Amino acid sequence: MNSQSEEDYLKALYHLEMDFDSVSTNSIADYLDMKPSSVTDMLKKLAEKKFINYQKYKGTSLTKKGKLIALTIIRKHRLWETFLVDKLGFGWDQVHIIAEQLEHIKSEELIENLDNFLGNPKYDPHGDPIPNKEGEIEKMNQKVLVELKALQKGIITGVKKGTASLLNYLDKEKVKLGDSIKVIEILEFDGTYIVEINKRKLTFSEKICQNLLLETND
Amino acid sequence: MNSQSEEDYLKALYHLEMDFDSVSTNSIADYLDMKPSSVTDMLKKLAEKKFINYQKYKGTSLTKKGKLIALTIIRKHRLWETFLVDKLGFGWDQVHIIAEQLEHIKSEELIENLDNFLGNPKYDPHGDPIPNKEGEIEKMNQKVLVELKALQKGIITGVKKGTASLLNYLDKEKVKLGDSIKVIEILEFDGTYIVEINKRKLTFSEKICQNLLLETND
DNA sequence: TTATTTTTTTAGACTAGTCTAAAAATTACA
DNA sequence: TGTAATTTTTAGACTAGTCTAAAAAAATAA
Repeated sequence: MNSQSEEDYLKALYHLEMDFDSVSTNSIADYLDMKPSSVTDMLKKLAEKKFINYQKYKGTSLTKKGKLIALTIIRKHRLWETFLVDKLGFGWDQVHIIAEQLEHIKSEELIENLDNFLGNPKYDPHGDPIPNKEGEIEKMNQKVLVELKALQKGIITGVKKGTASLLNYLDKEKVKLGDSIKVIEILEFDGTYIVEINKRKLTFSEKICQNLLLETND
Repeated sequence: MNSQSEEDYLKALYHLEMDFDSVSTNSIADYLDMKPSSVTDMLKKLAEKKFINYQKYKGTSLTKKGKLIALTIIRKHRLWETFLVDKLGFGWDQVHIIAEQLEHIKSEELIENLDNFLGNPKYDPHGDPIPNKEGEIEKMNQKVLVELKALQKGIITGVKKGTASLLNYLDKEKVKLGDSIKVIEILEFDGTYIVEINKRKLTFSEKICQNLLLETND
């Protein structure tokens, strides 16, 4: 059984590997708000357990084993977030801190039952994909709306970081994460998009299109 | 903020105070499966924080402050158990271990939302009363069925420890915790009880009557 | 290429929570 | 009541996870 702290490190490693290719001791320390010396200690421990590939002074990366653990934590995190929003009525921006605690609860059965109770959701309230119990996560073919041409389709999965207000706007327009979107027309003049969501035509400014994240199937 | 360990001790103290009047170091150690020396250490710490009244070599007891914390942990424990059984379909006998973890999640809002989501239940799946958010718990006027005389009434709240099979039997007979029960007749010959539950007459052996817990209103 | 800066690791210390072994206090009983 | 048994506490050690300060390695730049 892994400690909460170990799980936090593995999860951090996973997220950092997404964004940057090699993961440095300092970047982990920044991410987790710890001192680099503490990180070094933990890296040794995780390497011992074969969760990471680690060589002094070189960066580090998750092994298959480590990645699987990271993904099961992320699965738990995202399922709990979904529960908090869908069932308990929390706002999508309030759930992260609570899910950080819930993700460490140890019970496979709990998570499988929760998954079923929620209707086996594919995306969490922020639009991030939920790994399945084998630790497989949809390789997001993530695009921004502005990359689509007329008549192309996608599924709305989220908004870029730091554009919380866009999510609020979508809420008001009754646009939900997971909704399909189809580009009807792009105005050449100012880049405005006319799109169809739930059989309703909507008009999105270029700025919105630059921040609205989609999943496509190409 | 109190540590998980502190919370476990306070909860143990609460339960032990229910059953026995004075709580000894050894009894806590037994209950928590720890060594008495570890308990002494923690008692000092809890006394420091004014959660317990503690004097070397004398027993210990919860202060008002300590009792309130114990009751909020118990509230969380019982609400989570209710969630696990009612919503996730766990059996009543599977949920304790999981709730032991969930009860330490720190978020008042989470618990209030959960309480509402569950419909503000008064009893958990084992029939134990759930404290309210002020830490008030129903003073159970707990009786065993065998204490009732003909025509007296009560509410079924649980079974005695170690009689899990009785709960299974009740399940099969479609008798649920929270159901009202009325004694129709007691056979002098062998102490068999004829009772009415949900407008159905049932016959309970003396052994059943000795293990079925009720709440009455006298 | 050498010197300087930055990054990473090591060494040693601290805290919380546990343990074992021994000492001290209390309780039981002959 | 005095001795033996039991209970409780103390003293000291250990682990996990963190920290600070200093040393070592790697990267950068003059």
